[in-house]
Amino acid sequence: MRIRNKNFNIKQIADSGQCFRMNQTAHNTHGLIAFNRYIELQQLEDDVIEISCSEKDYELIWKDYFDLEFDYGTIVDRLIDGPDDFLRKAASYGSGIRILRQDPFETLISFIISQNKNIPSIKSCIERICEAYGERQSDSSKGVVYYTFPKPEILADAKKEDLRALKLGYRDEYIIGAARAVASGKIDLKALIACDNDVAVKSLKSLRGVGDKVANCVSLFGLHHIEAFPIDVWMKRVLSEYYQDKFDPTQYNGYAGIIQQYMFFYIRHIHGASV
DNA sequence: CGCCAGGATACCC
DNA sequence: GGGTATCATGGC
Repeated sequence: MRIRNKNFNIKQIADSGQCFRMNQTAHNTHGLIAFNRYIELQQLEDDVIEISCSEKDYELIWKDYFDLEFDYGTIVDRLIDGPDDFLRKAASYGSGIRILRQDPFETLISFIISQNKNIPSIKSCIERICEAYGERQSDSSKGVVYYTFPKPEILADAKKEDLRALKLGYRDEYIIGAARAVASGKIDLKALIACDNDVAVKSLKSLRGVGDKVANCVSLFGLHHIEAFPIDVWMKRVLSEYYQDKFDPTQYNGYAGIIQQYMFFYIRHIHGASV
């Protein structure tokens, strides 16, 4: 079905580092695996996107997943007209980015894997985990075979050596521990959606292998706490080179995470980082 | 060979 | 509290 919406750029979202299973399949077209489904998205115009899904699935899943009822335009316009030189350029460059509402467990495991890795490497690790522990699906109409992201109970029973064989490195026991905490109910990710960001971050950091940065990514991309402000090596670069380490995220009260995504996307572009 | 990647942890002072 | 070595892996 065809969607018309502003500030909705598929390629920018796919390359924004918040999701790892959204990849270009053809000109102006990306495939996405999420919530046990596979869809393709084609950017027909700046504000027209063709999504290969039913109207029901759009209303039930994808409208929410892509945060399509939130007004990003006002934020972008305000930044472009604002006094912050770096953010003026960053918001202009990444004006089609939206903060996704991804599955919390998939986001947690994905960002545990992400530590000390580059994005292509994170993607291949996640695909290997899905092939080994997810469910095989085939979409005959699109001629695609894909694997769902494994459920917590499955990863909770994974063996350390088996994960190590998937080239996850020392993160193997972090993944098993986090999966067990979720499967047993020791940590309730859905409940954290309703909590404040700082409560969610603190709770996530109780897991081994989850520090400040990963917790903020999970809070932002998996729990949709848009005030979360993850600081990775790229963001450190921005904050020191352009703000002399004096940037105050609370000045963007409640939506610093969106500001962070414009910064992250733009600094990587400046340095010619690969997706 | 060395350095880096959407880092976290243990251990030092 | 702040600094640092170490962790496993791939790409350049």
